[in-house]
Amino acid sequence: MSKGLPKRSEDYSLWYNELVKKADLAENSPVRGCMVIKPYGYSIWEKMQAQLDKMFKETGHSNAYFPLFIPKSFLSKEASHVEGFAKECAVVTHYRLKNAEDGSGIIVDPDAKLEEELIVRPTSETVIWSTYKNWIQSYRDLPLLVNQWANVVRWEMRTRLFLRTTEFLWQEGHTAHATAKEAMEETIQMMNVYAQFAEEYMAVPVVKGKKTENERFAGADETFCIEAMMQDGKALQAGTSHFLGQNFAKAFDVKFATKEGGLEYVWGTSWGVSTRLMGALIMAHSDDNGLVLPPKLAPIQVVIIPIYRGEAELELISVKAKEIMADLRKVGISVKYDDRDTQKPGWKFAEYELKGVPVRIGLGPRDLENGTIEIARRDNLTKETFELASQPIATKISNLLDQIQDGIFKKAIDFRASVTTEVNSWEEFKKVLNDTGGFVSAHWDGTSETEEKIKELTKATIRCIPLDRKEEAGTCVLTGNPSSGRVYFAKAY
RNA sequence: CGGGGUGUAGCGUAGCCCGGUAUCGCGCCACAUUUGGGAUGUGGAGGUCGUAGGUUCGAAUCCUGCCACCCCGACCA
Repeated sequence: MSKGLPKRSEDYSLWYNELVKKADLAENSPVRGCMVIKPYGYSIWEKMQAQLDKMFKETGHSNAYFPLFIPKSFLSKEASHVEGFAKECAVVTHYRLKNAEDGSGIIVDPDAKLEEELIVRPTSETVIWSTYKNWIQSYRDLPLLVNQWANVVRWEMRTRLFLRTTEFLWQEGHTAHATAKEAMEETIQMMNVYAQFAEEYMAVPVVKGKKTENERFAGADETFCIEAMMQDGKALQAGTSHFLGQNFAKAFDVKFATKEGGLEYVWGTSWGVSTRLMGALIMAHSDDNGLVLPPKLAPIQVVIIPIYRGEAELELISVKAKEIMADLRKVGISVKYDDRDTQKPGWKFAEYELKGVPVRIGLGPRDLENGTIEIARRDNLTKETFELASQPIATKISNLLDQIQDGIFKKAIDFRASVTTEVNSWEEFKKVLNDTGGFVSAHWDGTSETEEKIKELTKATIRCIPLDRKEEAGTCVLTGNPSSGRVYFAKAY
């Protein structure tokens, strides 16, 4: 049993916070709302980055880097964009400090005021589109497919490790196209890339859908998203992909000469996922013993723990352990051999459970004698004694890692199914939200007023209009007005 | 930013009402015995009691401001 980790059933958010800290993923920093991502947590993020980056490149995108600062005037060029972000911007007003005359310390030098304030980017559409103006003249320059890995700052009121921090890490793709059709295809393609990543790598099932007007990105014509379900029945927006129409092209005057000799505004998209995915990963799978990581993203996939008395025994075990380690590494499995003499085996078992290492191998004198090892799975906490002669260890472990990856994905799907409910009346709607939470699939009359009203009454928002929804005549769960299909409501992070 | 709560060693805490510089556990260091699910014993180190003022002979304790964190709202990836 893990020492001091609260139970999910008792206090879910406390459990989450403690888990993030105890598993060495991240901690609060001296800077308000900003976290320190610790090496173990960062190594998971790096694995996510590596895979996403690969997928972006496979779909034709290249990485670039744009400035951290955005001149204030840029931000105001797209009206709804500035409206959406104005309330959460960090602003640089000065460029120099000096010693206070009265010796009280360092102060901002009032003489070093910037002519134009700089905004610490909350997102980069504006700097990027001002740059694209110079990069795009002709249809030959299109499509322009760029991604950037960066940090951004949004001055949020309440922050939570990974889920909502003042500064966060993300990637933002910004593309420009000759036609609306092509831009829309790009928007949907990237949503699909995100969904594939979430399901195949994070083992987190997601609903692909379209945002309602209320929930749309500031400056977008359409926002597509992937929505995940957490173990406490709350939804988490895990990634968004925006069809920007010609909004930013118009705001920054980005036109291109068409093949036919005309001059047109380009069509844009932007899409992003952030360190929030870490939050999704943690909350989707972990249990009261700690983190449960999908093998495909686990920095350490297998840990080998020797059980021994005395130096001589350790040496014998180490020979075998290193053999196994070499076999596993040969097939690309990441293995750690923890032969530290400073902790006892039981301590290590608990530690690696807390950190979510998918497979643990125990190796002791008894095993040496019998030609066996003990294999323990993190996901379901079962153990088996494996005979080394029965099949190659690398085969055994790679199959097991695959099984675990599939297993936790299926478990997450089953869980989501168990908290996804179709409702047909307002009473039912309220009851389900209160009792089980989760996704509530219901008819909605399509108006923002109704959406706002429901949010006011229940705190649930429309997470998305699922792309795969079936056309079905019905009546709005609140107003009784006609509806042509169901949408997903949920309380959300 | 509104309402509520909490800040005492790396972590978790007692003491606060009723002022006299601090309790216990975990962790840490040393040594010994231990090692198949978070070992045990003995000894030891570690604190400007969140911070800045005020009251007082004397403040962790009383008063005021500020800061941070947690919970509930509003806002959001």
